[in-house]
Amino acid sequence: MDDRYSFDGIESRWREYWEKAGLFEVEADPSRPKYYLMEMFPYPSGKIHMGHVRNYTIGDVVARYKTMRGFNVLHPMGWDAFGMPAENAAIANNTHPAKWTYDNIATMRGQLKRLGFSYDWRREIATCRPEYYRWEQWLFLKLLEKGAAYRKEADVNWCGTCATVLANEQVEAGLCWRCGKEVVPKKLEQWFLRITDYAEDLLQYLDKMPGWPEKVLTMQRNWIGKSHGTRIVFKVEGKDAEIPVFTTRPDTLCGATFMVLAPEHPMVKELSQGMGNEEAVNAFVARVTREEKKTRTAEDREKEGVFLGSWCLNPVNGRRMPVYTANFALMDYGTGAVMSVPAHDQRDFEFAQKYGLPMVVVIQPPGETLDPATMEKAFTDDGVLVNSGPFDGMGNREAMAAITEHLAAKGLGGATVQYRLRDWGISRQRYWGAPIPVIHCASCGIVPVPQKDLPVVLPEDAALLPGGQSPLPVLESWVNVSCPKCGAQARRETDTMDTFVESSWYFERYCSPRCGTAMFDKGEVAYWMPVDQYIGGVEHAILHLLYSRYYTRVLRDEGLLEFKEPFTNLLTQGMVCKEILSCPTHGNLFPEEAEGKGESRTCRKCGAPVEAGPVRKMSKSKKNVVDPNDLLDKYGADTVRLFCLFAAPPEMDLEWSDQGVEGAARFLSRVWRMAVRHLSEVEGVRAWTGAPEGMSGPVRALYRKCHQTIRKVGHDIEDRFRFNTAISAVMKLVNAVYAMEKHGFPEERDKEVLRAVIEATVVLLSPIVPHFCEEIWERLGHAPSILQVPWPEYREDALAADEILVVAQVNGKLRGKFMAPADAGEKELRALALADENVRKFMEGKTPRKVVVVPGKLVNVVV
RNA sequence: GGCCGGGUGGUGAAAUUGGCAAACACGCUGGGCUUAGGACCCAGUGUCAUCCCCAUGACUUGCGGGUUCAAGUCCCGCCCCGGCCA
Repeated sequence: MDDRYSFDGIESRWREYWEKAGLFEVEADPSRPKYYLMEMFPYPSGKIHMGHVRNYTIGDVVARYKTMRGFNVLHPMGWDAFGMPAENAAIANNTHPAKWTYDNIATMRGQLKRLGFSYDWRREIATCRPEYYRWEQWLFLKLLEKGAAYRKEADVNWCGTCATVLANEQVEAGLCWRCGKEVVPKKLEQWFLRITDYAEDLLQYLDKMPGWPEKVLTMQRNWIGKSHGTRIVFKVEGKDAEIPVFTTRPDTLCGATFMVLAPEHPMVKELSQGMGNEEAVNAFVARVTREEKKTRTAEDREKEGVFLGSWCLNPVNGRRMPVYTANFALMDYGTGAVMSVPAHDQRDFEFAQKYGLPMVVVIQPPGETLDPATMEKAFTDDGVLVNSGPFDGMGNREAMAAITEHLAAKGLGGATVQYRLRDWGISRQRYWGAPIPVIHCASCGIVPVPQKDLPVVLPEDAALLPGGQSPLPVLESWVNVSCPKCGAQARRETDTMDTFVESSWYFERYCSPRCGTAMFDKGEVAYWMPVDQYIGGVEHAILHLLYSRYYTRVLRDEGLLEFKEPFTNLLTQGMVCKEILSCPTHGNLFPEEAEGKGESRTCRKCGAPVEAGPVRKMSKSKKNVVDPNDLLDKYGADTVRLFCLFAAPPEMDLEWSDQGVEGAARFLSRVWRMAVRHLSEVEGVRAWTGAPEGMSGPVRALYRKCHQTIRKVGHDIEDRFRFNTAISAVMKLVNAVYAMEKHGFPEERDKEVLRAVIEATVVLLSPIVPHFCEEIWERLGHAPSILQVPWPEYREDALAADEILVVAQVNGKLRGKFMAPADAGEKELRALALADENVRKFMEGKTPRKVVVVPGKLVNVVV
């Protein structure tokens, strides 16, 4: 038999076997414990990239491991198949988004199969299929009926030159990605889902999700952004109008000297009209609203504003406050109006300085007296109230409550809670998405498409428009319909849904992927859901995961399922990175554009020395990608899987190393040789699974190591997802067998132990390198599949050793090591340590002041 | 600015509970096998110092303090990198 493992033939053979045997096909079975393992499904962008390989390898190991542990494991795969790249590619390559998408799916499915992942392919879904999105439309109509889906005006990115709406990703530094012209906000009627109704519940449950990384929970908490504050109503002078504000600092109310409205605030017009400064206000609003929010509110951004000409009144002291509009106020924070307290807020301070507005100190820090004339920045810490009439002398924390109560009593506000979370805008003015199932009728208004007419099928034959805008509004045959209510000529909604809608319920669809009568079968979902382990990139920590949590609540309220949280445990894996090669004149280089090796590489184009740059996430533009296909051709699936798991723990970034891959291949060869070399020796021998009896010293030690490895690998996979250390433990076991070569395995019991070690190695590695292990398992004389072998248990008695190594320290420094009986007591260990030659030397004849004994580990002598 | 991660050899990384820092691997060096080796097997490999060798010692987990018999691990302050929120 070949000395070196050759994956050719072997891998494809086992894949065919698995497929034929239907090994990964599962059905709900209430008599067995279920385990639902899912990885984030990919966008079918063309080819699988290393990030996918890593993500899905991690998942596959867990799926196979859990199967061997006796669980009924659901492990599905599908395609997040709607989205803009399909449109871009279609325009660029003159194809059609549907064809492009389905072609990509075929390619990528082939790649995933080649990697040997244990998916139940019968459950594959593609979200762009009408059978899928028709249920999304169904739910949308339910939400519309309840008022949980609604329409309102909101900004979109508008490119005037291309006359089209742009997605956020199509706006690059405020410019259109196609024509490079300026992008401006434009108001459009759009569809929203009332996720804010669930803000509190979504927040509360974050405390009850121990299976999620703290990092993700924090990000979601921040995103929901609950803040307690006070609503304060300011009356406008001389008008029957009020300006409500939200503030987290009601204690500073008496220091409010002016008011600032966001440029988008509806009252800007009203309060400036005919007040003398109207033109300047209009010009300012027009200019500022065109800017991106981020740049507008950046800390170092110059604060700018214009006086509207109106005044409002401070509800406590009656002070006349000029009303401004300014760039740093945002319409989507609070009420869009800010009571400005320049002495105690840095932005207000800067604004007041610039426009010469008055400043009143209302909070004095203890032991200091602030003077507005000499302050260099706002004072934002705690202190005692001054200049605040009845509240003077109060601590500011106390004053927050007092002032809030005072306002509530006068009917001018009160305590309130504010969330940063906004309703979910799901309208996309794009073509390649799920149509929103409503019809616009001139006389009936917005009319839902009747359920019997679902799905509203996206016309897959629509010709794309060169500018990139959606062809739907001009596709007359599709857009023109008769109103379901009155029968008059009407038009279809041409917005499609955000693709996050599809990904918010696909995990439920997997449970009954072909269900034709509902979104999913209730019984199937009740058995399989929630997902026990979800694995994916941390870049989805907020949106996808939050929307999925929201959607699950919606489905629960519809009575379709009975839980709130879809994902019990979440693992967020790190990125796959590689160093960037660059040439001073030719920029980033592909590895094949560099000549030579190591430090002395030169650019093939100009001969300049190549700089090995920083290690960054693999991306085409940085030319530091590795194509999984090339790796599969050269090394096979198992080596690639092994390397991905060995190079770093899952949640950490993985740095790609060609030499590391070689190392992984070498290890498999080493295991292969270990197995085949001893094949005849262990033929017909039964693996020893009993107590460690009748073994010579080295064999006894090998048997111990075998059981240590079983314990470690199980623990590392089960409790920590630490595949790198699990693999390292198996490597040690294999090394131990090689170290036994001189000793050999002459006795019958030796052979039984050897067989036990070889079998353990193969079984323990089988979730990681399944093709390889199936092959050896069969050659050992077992019937396939190794997936059906129960995960091994370790024996306590095999782990026990007679003697253990104990460390001796003097004053905390390592001075000696000695062997001691495993059950040696404190006294015995102490005596052994004090007898150690080197220990005595470092004691320098002194008597120990104290001796610390940690049984089974160490003795520390303090002198 | 606030919060959350992270900083360990030439490299990727280990280190259950505070108990031998650097497991395992890559790379490198030497040896074996060999017509040959970029295959394979064995050995060595944190830094510095002393030393012919065997060795021995000192130092070492971003920096500075602290707690402890004992700190990569716990506490305080600081620097740097990444993320999220302002």
